[in-house]
Amino acid sequence: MSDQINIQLPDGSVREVPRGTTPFDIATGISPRLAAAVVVARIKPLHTTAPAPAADEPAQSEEAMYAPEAGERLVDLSAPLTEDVALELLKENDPAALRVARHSAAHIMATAILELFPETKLGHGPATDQGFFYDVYREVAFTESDLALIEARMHEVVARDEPFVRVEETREQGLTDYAAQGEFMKVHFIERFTKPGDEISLYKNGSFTDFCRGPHVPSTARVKAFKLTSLAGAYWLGNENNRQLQRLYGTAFFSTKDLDAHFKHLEEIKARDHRVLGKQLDLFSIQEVAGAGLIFWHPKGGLIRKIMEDWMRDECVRRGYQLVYTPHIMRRELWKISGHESHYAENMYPPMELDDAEYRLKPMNCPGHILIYKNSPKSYRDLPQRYAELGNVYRYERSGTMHGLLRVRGFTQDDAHIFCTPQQIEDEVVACIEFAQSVLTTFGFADFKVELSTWDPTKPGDYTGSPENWQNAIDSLKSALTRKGIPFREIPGEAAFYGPKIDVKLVDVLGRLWQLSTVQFDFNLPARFALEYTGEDGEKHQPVMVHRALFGSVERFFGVLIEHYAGSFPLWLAPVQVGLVPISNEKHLAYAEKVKQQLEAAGLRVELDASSQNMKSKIRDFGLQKLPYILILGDKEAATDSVSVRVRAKGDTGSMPLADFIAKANELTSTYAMEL
RNA sequence: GCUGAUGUAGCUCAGUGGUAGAGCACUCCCUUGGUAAGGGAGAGGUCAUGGGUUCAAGCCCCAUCAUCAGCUCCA
Repeated sequence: MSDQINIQLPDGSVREVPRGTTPFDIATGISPRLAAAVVVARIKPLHTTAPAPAADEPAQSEEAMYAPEAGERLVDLSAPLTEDVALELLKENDPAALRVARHSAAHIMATAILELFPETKLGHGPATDQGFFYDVYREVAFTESDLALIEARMHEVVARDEPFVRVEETREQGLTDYAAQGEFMKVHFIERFTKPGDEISLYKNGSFTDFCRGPHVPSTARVKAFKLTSLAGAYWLGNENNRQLQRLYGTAFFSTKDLDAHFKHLEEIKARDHRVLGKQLDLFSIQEVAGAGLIFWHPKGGLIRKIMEDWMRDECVRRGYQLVYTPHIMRRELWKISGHESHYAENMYPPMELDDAEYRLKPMNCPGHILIYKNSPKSYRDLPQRYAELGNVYRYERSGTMHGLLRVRGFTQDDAHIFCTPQQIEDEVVACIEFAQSVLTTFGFADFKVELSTWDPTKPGDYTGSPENWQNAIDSLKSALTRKGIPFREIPGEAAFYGPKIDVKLVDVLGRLWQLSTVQFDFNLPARFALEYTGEDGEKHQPVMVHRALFGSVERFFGVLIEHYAGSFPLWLAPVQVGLVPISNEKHLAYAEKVKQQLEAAGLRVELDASSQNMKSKIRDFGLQKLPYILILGDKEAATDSVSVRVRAKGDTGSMPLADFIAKANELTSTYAMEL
């Protein structure tokens, strides 16, 4: 074994250095400025065959926090290098370096907490996409003023410029020490993530020591800008039957400039929050007196809903669906047959006792559609049967889970159920996928992700339906996706007990994912309701049933639309498309009325501001309502039958003949155009 | 459901035990205008709800409801 090792730098050059040289030594050798700027190092052994771990996966899971790593990995600048590696020195502009700094910030927070509240027991403290947190346990709950104290103490810890030092010791020693301190969570993590005989790593800064895989920034002083943001409950090991910990959240950056930019970004997200815009644009409300999670659609929101629903119904009809309507309450007996009574009762509103029987509000539309199917004998010649309904369902979501339009107790599914023969499955699934794509592109979403949830074939007992059926269904879903050339991620074991499914997750302008469309097989309900059809062979067969929702819920889709467009809806969706501003009510109101009539006759949605405000105020008000077009009407326009067009986000674009404006607006509306 | 916070005028918010406030919106009056706020006056509140403490409660205490941030859940 040579005492020299080779270090390959990103430019391809190789340096031969003594074994035990640290990344910091190498940075210093390159330039003092680099040494000052570098935060952490990434190494990749040059001669290993060990599979590289998924380096892009954020180290959020407990596994990733503590499990020893092989292959490409981040190490402390002070870590002695012991083999030939490719070395990258990460500076503050590297996202991976920021994650490391945030994890170090969590240690700094833990340092401050223990200094102020030594009785606190520590859980774990990872970096997240937004910052970091630490889960802790303390008999007495922390308050917001404690948070301020902790933050102030953190500044002291940072000012002390304490180096983060990695120490290794035996697992047994670590367990003994932590057990003696009553650190039950640390004991658990060591037991879970290390094996007897392992060395475990600890990181010390000042008097604080934490079981941690690392790496860390060189010193507490490198965490320059941070802020504690909130305090929340979290269950130990994520299980609500366990005791509740307190999770202290914060965020950290390398500069106050970045920190400020982060909070500014949060402001922007809030400004496009559908709950905020729903109020500002008077789209919908939730009324305390009526109950949580129940949506009131105001006139402008209602108009958008009508457009969404009309589009959806027309498309359904065009694509061979039949529209049906089913009751909102049905006898309890039906829910017993469907199995909801035994599997879903927690989420259902309780029964209403009436003279003849007990009734329950429907949480799903499926049983209703099944009853329609069952109402008359079906032949293979009748299949597929595709029943579609914008069905209102009610689910008793636990308090604390409601969220604006995105998680509610009463909502409208654009629900359809397809009953078909096994041979027809694939074509039906392909048609569903095409339909889903059409929804997304029409409503302006370019990006989406598809997930295929399949079963765990090693546990057939957890699922209903035969293995052959499962395999057949999974194959159909796969080949349908493949036929459409849609990339997808397969998630084994994620399927419901009654069938595999395809989920479409939509990516909004902020890059967030929203689960909307779903295409879901069901082996359970056809059996429970003994559905059948007569085959070519004259025998009875059980049809295949597919649940399918594309908006998912009209409420949720609307919420996502509001945020996606930040309330600036494309012309075809805008509840008010054109605002009319007469320069002088006295002189120009008559012309404005005339323009209004002509626009309305052309099918446009128009609002005329005839109030006594001045012109600028009227423009401002319409602007705040995010109207696509504001038409300014004065002497010049009246004389030439034209309009002065102010386009949303563009401003004054000059005047054009009224007829041209109408033609343009109608063109944009009929093509579902995004731009104005 | 759990932890923490919040709830005051239509909206956004101020008000730390002693006569309920501001800006915007609304109504009226003046202003009649060229591309995002002209001026003045007025009206508007069971301070979430129900209890309690106190000579006195928007403010302190308890419960309930709702909202927010998380957790958990979302076959």
